[in-house]
Amino acid sequence: MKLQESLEKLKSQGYKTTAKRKDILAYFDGADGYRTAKDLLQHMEPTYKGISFDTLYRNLHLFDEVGILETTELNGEKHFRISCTHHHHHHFICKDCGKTKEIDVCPMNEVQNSLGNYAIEGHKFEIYGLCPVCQDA
Amino acid sequence: MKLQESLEKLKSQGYKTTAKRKDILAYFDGADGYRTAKDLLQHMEPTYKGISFDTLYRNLHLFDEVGILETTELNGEKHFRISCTHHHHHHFICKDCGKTKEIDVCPMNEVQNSLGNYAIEGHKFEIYGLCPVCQDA
DNA sequence: TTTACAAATCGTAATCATTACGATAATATA
DNA sequence: TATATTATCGTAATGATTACGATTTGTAAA
Repeated sequence: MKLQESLEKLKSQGYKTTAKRKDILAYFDGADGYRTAKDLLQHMEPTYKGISFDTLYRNLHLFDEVGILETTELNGEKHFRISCTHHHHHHFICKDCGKTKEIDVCPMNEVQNSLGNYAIEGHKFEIYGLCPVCQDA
Repeated sequence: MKLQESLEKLKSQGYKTTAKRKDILAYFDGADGYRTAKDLLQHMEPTYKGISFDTLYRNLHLFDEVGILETTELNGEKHFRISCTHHHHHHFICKDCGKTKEIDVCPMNEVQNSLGNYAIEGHKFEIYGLCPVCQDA
């Protein structure tokens, strides 16, 4: 999802467009991977001195609900990234830099059979490791 | 892994067998699913008044290292279950009762190709929902 | 453009899970 | 049974996340 698209999505649902929100979304738009609330704070601090965690978390969760961001949990910390809207897929996640790579394999089709009377509500398939860049470093 | 087996594993690596450890392992042996540290505390409290979180977490992590328990993170809380030793597989996890069901599908074989120069260190494939019992309740 | 109201933010404190520490107790083995 | 090692207790610290009243800001209608 692109920056402009997500701003419109916000507006269309009655949420206000503030400078902070634009910057938050621009940050994730340029990140191409998972980032934590702390990462975001460090990015915002210089521009907005004294910005509070409340503001960041409130917006992160709002964006998550609206579908602009998606989240996962790594090492006890929530991580956020721009939502992938085009088609269903999963991610390789670099544990050093948080960058992600799309994985188009999804095992859910094969699984349905073996879970006849179970109510499936969601699934998670993630691969962890080091991306080529971080292997060299 | 069965209770007896895990006790022997502990002993063989030089760790002591205490009454608390036996009870912790018996608890997970009978659970057949994921449980949190808090669940465990509630189970232990009546028998061992004043048992501390330090003791529980220390043991949980010890068991994890030794390979008696395996862990996953759900809703910001670590969850533990008896380790499955027979063969590689994944789990359906009931979000109400924590019970698990084995899923023998693993997508990693198909994935290797598309991640040529990525260093894969681990993966997670979990399915969430309600088990038949919890659907009725 | 101004007004008015809902939404957003600040500053800070509370909460929750988890980890850490010094002192004491329990276990296993020679 | 003695002794060294490991486990536990009681409690406090940490780190991520959430909550709250007061204040500010953005938006859409007048």
